[in-house]
Amino acid sequence: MDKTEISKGGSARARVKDDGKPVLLGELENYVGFHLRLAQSASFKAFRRLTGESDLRPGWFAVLAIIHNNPGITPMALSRASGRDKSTITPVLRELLREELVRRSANPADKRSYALFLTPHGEEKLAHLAACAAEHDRELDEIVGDKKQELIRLLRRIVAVLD
Amino acid sequence: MDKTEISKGGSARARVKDDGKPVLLGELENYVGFHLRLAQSASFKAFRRLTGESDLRPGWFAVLAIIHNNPGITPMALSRASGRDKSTITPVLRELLREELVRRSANPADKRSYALFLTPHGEEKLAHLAACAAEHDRELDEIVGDKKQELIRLLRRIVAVLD
DNA sequence: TCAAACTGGTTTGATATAAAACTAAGTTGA
DNA sequence: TCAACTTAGTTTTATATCAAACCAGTTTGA
Repeated sequence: MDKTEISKGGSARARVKDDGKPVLLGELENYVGFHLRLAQSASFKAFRRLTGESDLRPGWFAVLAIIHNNPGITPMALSRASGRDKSTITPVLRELLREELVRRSANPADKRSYALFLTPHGEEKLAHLAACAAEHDRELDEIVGDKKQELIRLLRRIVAVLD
Repeated sequence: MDKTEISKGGSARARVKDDGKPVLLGELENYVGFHLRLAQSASFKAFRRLTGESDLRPGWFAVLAIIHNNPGITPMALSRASGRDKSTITPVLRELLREELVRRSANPADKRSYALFLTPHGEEKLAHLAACAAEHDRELDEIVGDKKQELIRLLRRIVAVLD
């Protein structure tokens, strides 16, 4: 640490916040965006705890599930549906193709693009991830209780309006 | 031109999903975690649209606001309060110190740690960011309407239980 | 019909993040 | 008292992500 930058504040009333003490969040307390980030991060970490053991990355789940539900989908449509930039999808697909969880077939009608499908191996992996996701969602269900549909409705509206 | 109905010649009925067509999300549709990620991402992008013009990074806002509300807070407590790993806080603080938005003073009682404060310049920047945040939150308010407190309550519970 | 505009996908560059290893300082208990 | 443990902060390493630049193929309109 560069101690020279630390001012010797004789300020006797400089109170160092410590562990157990509640930290004041001020306006932050009422900002939806702030709590959205915290909740997303907590949910993501919890999901990773469930899948972390196997060779399955959390980012794969949405991609595999969407391809499963939309055989023949293109990378662009997949990018939009999964809410990730197209340039983020490229390396994910490269890995999924390399692991032979996904296959692609040329689209003669548009040579720039191609159609995506799960391989049988991919369907298996998806089944495993879906089990983790279901487990994870059960945890979330218990937390949000009967407000789940309302919560999802609100989140969906946020996406629809802001995105 | 509606290309979506174009299915490739001969081969099976591989259907290429395209633009306007709804993509089937299947189980994903009812997963809180999935919608949390989409909403967080949309909210973050919207916030960045508001701050992007100036030299203010979105990640700074929570940090500056928390220091403002808790003068003398330590990096560790800040890390916990802002929901980011301590190793993520280090470079943020380095930058804020470099820009002289934040100053730190040694804590004689524990030489490992130090106390953080906003400089007058930091208070100014925070005011600007707070204006963006308030603007952003107004957008969110309109979207969630009178369900805001309920939404925040649910998000907070997700964090409390899962984190 | 063909040049210009557009679109799907990849590459590159920048930022944000966490986890683990590490250093230095503080705490504890026999 | 001092060795073992714990904690605060930094560094290193690995991902995830987006945006912009780019390329190749497609569509448009004069």
